[in-house]
Amino acid sequence: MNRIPRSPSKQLETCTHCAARSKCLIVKLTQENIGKFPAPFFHSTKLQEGQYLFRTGDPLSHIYTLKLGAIKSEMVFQDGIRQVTHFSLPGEPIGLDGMANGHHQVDAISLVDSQVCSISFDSLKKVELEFPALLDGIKNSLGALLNASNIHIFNLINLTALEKLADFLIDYSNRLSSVGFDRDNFILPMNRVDLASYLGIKIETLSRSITQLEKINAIVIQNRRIKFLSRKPIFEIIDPNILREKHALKKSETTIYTSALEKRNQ
Amino acid sequence: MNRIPRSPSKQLETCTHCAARSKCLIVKLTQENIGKFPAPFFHSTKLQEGQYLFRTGDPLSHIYTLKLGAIKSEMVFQDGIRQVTHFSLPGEPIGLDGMANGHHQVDAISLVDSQVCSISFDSLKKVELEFPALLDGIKNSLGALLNASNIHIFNLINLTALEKLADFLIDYSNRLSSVGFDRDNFILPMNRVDLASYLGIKIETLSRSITQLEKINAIVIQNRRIKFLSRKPIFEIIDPNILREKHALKKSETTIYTSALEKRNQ
DNA sequence: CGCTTTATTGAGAGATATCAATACTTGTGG
DNA sequence: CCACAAGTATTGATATCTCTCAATAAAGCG
Repeated sequence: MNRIPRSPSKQLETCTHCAARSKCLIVKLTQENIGKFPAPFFHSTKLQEGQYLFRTGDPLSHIYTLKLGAIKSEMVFQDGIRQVTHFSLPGEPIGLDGMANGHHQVDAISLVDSQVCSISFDSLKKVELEFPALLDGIKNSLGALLNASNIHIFNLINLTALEKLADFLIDYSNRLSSVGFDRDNFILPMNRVDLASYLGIKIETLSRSITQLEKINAIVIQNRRIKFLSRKPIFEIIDPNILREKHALKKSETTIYTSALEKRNQ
Repeated sequence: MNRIPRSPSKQLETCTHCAARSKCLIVKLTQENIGKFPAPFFHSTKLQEGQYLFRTGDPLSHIYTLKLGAIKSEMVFQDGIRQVTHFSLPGEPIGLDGMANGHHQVDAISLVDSQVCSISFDSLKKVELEFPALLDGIKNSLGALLNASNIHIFNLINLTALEKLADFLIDYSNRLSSVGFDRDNFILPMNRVDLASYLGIKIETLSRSITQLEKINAIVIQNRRIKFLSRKPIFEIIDPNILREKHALKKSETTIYTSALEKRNQ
């Protein structure tokens, strides 16, 4: 990893003009404070497609914000089974999985040529008490990741393959547009294996779900390029009201099972 | 919620003798520092079975450590579908899901009569800069929850119903014994509906899996009481080597699919 | 003890996985 | 620039697991 030291003013300029700033850890810092950081504080790093940002077990040396590109996080087990747990897009923090014990718990691998902004964990430790807004940024990001994980758990359990794909595409498209990209026409950075792993389905099932979305004229997909033709049929697939009908029996069942306690304490 | 103000010395005594201390947020604080906290800092609260500690959308007013009992966290969706995402045991932090945006993202409901230790978020804000060890505790806990979530995701995707149950029982038993309870004979705090929700299976499937574990003489279960007869057959169910054989094809497939990139960058 | 709630068991349906064949893509060397 | 091979993606037929529906049994509570 090549580190490019920057002077404070350069630092300020870099951050001010960074497209990812609105979602970066430093979002709550004033411009003035950003300028105050010691010179070699943020490092900009380029990653080639397929390159590792860090590996499972590596000590937590930096935390990162993705500036450009896409990075997958995957857990690796002793027997080589891998599980994709997250896809990061520009503006999103990477490396916070190391917070628990100082060692990374996942592999972070660049899916395309990417650019990350890295903050040395040591320097962070030194200045975090001086700039509480930085700390808030970290805590918020950790909390957001945790909540995203919980949503993912819900989707894995409660959605069908088609619903998972529909939900993923809408979510992905929204995240893209929130950092200024076209939400109706984009190229997925990951292959089918990674996407299927993330969605908890097999690649063949993913393929069939993609074909289904094409048949209802929701999207056109050629390889990794996605074009939305109409969001309406997709929203119908993931519409909570329709999902509820599907789960109607389950819901009443749950209600019966828990009604006693709820009545008692409400 | 009734709050019991305590004098500093009382506070110190309480924490020193707390069984959950080794896993509490204050674990890294010296005894001396614990004694320094302003008087009404930690509050001890009792929760009846079925009582809510907080609800989705509530502002993050406190963060908690469970002292005694068990609490479930579940996401609630507009249509009433609920998804259990976590079971907390003594010593474990609760409420950190509110860190992302200051509002809780889950319901926290006591499964049995419980006792929690609560720290007002405002007081925390006031003293966290003075006691950085507290901050570390929060960051570590958030990180640990995130990692636990990822493991859960892996299990949901890759394990069968029987494997999920076996894994859950071993994990639960280990967590119990780490806070001093009998690991071979205990009462589950949750009903079948909650456990099935957490494991991502239906209650009928859970029931059948329980019966299977009984048939191989691994456990005896009557309602919520679990007795381990032998861990060996359970460990065989979740043995990574055996799991790998099961996933052998998948693994080689994945290897083929990603080998190009990995070779290129290693 | 009887009623309500919760848990188990059985039979059949449904969704996804698996196995197998085929098609498409990409990069390389002639 | 084409041809070929390796890698990646799609499609089809069948197997497997879990879900669903339905009935029964056990537990909790007044």
